Amino acid sequence: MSSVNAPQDIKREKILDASYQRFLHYGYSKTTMNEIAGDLAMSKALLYYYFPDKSQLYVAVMNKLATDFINVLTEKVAASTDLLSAFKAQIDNHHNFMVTNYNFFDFFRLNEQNIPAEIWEIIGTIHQTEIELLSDALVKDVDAGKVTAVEVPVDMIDLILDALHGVKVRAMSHKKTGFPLKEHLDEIYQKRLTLIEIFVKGLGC
Amino acid sequence: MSSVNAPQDIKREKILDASYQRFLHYGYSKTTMNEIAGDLAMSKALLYYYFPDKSQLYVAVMNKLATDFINVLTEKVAASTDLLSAFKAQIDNHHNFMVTNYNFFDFFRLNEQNIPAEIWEIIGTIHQTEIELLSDALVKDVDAGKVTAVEVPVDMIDLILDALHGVKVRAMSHKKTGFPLKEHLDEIYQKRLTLIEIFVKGLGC
DNA sequence: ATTTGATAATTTTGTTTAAAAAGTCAGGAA
DNA sequence: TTCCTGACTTTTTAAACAAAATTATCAAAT
Repeated sequence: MSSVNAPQDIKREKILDASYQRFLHYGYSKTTMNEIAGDLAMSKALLYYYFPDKSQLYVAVMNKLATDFINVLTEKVAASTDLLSAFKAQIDNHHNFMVTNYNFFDFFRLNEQNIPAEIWEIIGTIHQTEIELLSDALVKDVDAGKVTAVEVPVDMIDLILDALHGVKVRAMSHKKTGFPLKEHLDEIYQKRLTLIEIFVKGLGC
Repeated sequence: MSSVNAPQDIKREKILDASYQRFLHYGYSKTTMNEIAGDLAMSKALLYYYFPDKSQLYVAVMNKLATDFINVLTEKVAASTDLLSAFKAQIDNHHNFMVTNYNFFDFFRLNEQNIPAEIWEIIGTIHQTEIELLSDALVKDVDAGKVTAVEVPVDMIDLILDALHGVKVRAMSHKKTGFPLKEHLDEIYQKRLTLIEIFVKGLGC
């Protein structure tokens, strides 16, 4: 196998880093390929040597973020002793991720519809991972007799994540997209923590 | 006070009925004032005698729907014996309302942003009513010793409604607006019923 | 107080055009 | 052969304008 430290991979990483900074600061549509190339003191054409097009470059950056996200989440959930703390770790991790990378997701606000399939795959993978980690934690608690048996743990976790994800802020400024505003993230975070406690309690014996 | 059966009110009602049919069948943007007037065999100008503009006509129709909605909900919740059945009545009523009037809400899908303030007021009133009815049911269950005491019942209900409202369908067709697709309404309905059972159980002693 | 035909004002839709950005390619350098 | 670029072409975006559709108004009639 080729080393991950091969020169072309190094350069690829540099491109991803520079792109991430631009996307994070200015958003997808306000970032041009010329600017990214300029930041790296290379020609725009070279970007197209490494990536087929702009959207795939964005996808690659997102993939990197997702990998980090999943790694940190796995680590945190593994360190959890019970279902409740596993959920709290998930909520915490998600909140952290959103706050840190908020502007990066301009892409979603502006495009809204017709997001490339690759993006949905990444989101699907993240979601799948969350379900696996949390349903493991659920099964453990069931086995330990902490919560009542659940027919299909995976479905149960899916449902709860769905409910948690749906928590929004009842704001007067109902303008704009369904994407939460940055100033609401903390409130949503708190609400989710409150909710999950009730939820897990509801699962208890 | 003037009778609700005064001739001008009768005509007003006829206009509202005809408008509702048009809006329900074709949606807001595909309904013209000429068509509504045509249905009623009256001049378009007369519509403007009764309503200041098209959006206020839509609001008036919606107001009528909302009044019905609230009345039925109040009735159903009053007939409930405990918190769980009260919630089920709410979920049921909401689902019914959405299925029946689905196309009427094209307005929301198309306008998406900048919905007139009056609409938000109506939605706010509905939500307020739901909170009042359900928090009453909650307090009753607390008093009956069925569930543990809650600090601020109204906030608790608000939070739960928020979570229930957030339930969506994890579909491949992530296209289009955040407004649920008609073919997903039943699935959402079932999920909410499952969720609320866990929730109320979580509140229990 | 109600109603309308005629008309005014606004919004939507479509077209054109210029600029900006995305994307391509033949060929040079390592 | 892999990496890289300048110059080029194609596509997208934005502004300006006109035509058509629709909303909204109003003087006059009932």
